[in-house]
Amino acid sequence: MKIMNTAYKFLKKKGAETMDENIPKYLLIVNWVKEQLEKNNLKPGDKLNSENELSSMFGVSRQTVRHAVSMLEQEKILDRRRGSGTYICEPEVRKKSKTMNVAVVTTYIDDYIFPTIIKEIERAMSKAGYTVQIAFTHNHIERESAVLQNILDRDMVDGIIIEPTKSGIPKPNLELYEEIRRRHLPAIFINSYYPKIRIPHVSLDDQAAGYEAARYLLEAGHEKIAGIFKSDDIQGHLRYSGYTKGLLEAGLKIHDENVLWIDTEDIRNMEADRNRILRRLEGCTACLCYNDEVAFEVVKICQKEGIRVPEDMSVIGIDNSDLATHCEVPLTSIELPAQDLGRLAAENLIKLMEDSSFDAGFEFVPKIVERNSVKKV
Amino acid sequence: MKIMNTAYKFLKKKGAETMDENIPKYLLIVNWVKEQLEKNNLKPGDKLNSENELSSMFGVSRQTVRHAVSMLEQEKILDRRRGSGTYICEPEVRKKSKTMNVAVVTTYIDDYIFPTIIKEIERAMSKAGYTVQIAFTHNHIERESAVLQNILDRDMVDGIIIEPTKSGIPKPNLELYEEIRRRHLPAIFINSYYPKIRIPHVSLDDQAAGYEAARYLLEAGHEKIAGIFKSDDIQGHLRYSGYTKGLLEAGLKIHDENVLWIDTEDIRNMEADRNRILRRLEGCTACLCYNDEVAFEVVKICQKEGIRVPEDMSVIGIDNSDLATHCEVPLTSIELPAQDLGRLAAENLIKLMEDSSFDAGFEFVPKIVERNSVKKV
DNA sequence: TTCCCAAACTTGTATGTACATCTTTAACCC
DNA sequence: GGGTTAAAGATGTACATACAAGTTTGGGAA
Repeated sequence: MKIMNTAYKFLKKKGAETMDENIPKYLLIVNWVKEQLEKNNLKPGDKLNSENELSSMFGVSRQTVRHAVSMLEQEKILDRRRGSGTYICEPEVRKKSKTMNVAVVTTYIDDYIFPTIIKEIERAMSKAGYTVQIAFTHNHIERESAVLQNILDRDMVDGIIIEPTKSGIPKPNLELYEEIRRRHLPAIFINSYYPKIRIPHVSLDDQAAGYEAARYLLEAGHEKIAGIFKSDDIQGHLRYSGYTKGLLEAGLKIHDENVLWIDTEDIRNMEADRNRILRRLEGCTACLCYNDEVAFEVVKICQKEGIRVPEDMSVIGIDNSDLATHCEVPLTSIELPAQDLGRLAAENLIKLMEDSSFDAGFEFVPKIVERNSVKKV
Repeated sequence: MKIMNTAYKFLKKKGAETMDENIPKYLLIVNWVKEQLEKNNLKPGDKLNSENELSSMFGVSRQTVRHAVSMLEQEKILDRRRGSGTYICEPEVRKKSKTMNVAVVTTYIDDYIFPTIIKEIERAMSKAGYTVQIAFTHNHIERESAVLQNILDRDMVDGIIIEPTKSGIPKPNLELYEEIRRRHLPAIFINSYYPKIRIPHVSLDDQAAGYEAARYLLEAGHEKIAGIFKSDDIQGHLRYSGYTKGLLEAGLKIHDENVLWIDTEDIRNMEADRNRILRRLEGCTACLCYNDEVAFEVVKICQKEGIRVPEDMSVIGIDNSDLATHCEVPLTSIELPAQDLGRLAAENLIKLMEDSSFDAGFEFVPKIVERNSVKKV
């Protein structure tokens, strides 16, 4: 049976948690210091007891204390200053001394507005001395989990800009977002966001965008307005809610048979869904599309069917992307200021990293961009 | 005067470089081990002399040896195994324990083929467990310098994929590329490259691309073929050289008045240069364009001028980007397989990082994609 | 030959001492 | 009050010793 010596007695008195008598004395001291830090008995900048004091406190030799302290110094928890004393490192030095690296996680990159957003983020970040690390989820939940887990595991970034994947449907991995918050890792959502999670977002005011698009069609004299929305992200829900708000305000009813919900997979091959789409457009004079990509496809489908745009069918998109100008019938659209969005997301994240109390949230007010895809009746 | 003790004598005998008698003994041992490593007297996996041996070799106490060895252990140079001995770490563990991070430096991101390239790089890299850090030069030499300098300074990546900026004009900062080579930092050029610098490249065979485009026009019966090329990157030079090769082989002469050289800035606003462009096209029935972006603009300018494409003027592009299909007159073009290029660049860099002797270079054979912008006479 | 075990050797933990070197502080002088 | 200086006290280097605990190895038993 081992004799319980002074060091153990001391720890017992102080109420140490781990009382395995087989762990070496120097580790006991290491753990003791870490405990004091957690309990806030020691704060950054504080001076630790001198080696001789610790040595007599714990009833161990000064060499053993030195062993412990040198371990803690390696972990950047303590800072030894010759002649002066041993101090607790400042947290920014202690934690990870800032990597000056931020992660950007988006669903896509080759989709129309993403290159611009990413370009602006990179521009603003590199201007401020940060490097940008990217990852794409391809709008797959498992990918997003893997990417976020990887970022959290590696712990190499000072902040994150995330475009949530499939924000419109219930997700099993909200847990990871919570973990980001728990770690106080500065983060900003772009485009989508989760109302339940307290992470600020920079995005278009999507409800207002849907509303403005509806108002524009209504003011152009349309009354039978179809809508095509994306079901698996929250922008789709919000834009739909703006669409209904506009119609209801104008005293019109919402006809479910004129509303089509599609998801990420559907958008990839809308041509295949042409009959389903045409059915929903039946009897309508206008169609409010989730975005320009959808509008672009709707125009193509209509034209192949002999439905002229805008003479027989008015089409409006949202996002005001290049596609809107490249389309054979230039598309009237709602502007999503991708440049400003990227820049603001980056700038706000930078502020957030410097001052965690900064309110980094922002929503852009939608503006209509008129082109030739809507007929005024 | 200090007495020269055994440790110093030992080092003198062994021909140590630094003989400052004021540096502590444990540091002498640290330096000695590092020297042995540089001189290849010690190789990864080798067993170091035991602590007692070193202690008597240097004439110091075992504690002092332990101090030195523990420093080297911290630096991940040595690996202590209790009961067995102390060993030299394997290089991959020793060097920097791999950051599993690669840098991708391109000129643009929002230009047509870049999103695809970057997407594929990210896809392949993340599949292999790497994270991707991006930076854009906007085709500005100073930006490129700053970006590369930053990457080298931070030393946080295992490899680099670079699209050289303005590869067609003499550059002051080739020095940085040399530095990359000197550090044995795995790197791959994409799109452009410098023949003088021994860094492998993955790109289209641009000379062959120019040649194929010229052959296609020649076989379609054209003889007066104008050319518009980019002067500030090497692809422009190579594509031009393929163009001349094709014409000369067909027994035609190169008419300088039908060749237009433009640069990055010109491409931004080609509309402003319309008269200059139209002058070069005068008397020609076809125009070989540096890329689809240029071809797209040429088609627009021609149409505004009442020159029909392809009836009055055949136009051929290179890259086979989305623009080629979005153009009002779908463009015949030469395929640059952006997906394969990104994937191959990533995969080859991964191999290169694992085996520095791997030949990572690759050039794609150009293939023609026929659409409606060339008339067969 | 194969297996087991103890001896020999290795690193790990711990103590004690001594002196060097740097910083802080307080007493001192002007 | 301000500058100087020496003492006190902190960490840094270095030595010697002892025992603990894990690995390797070779000799002896089966």
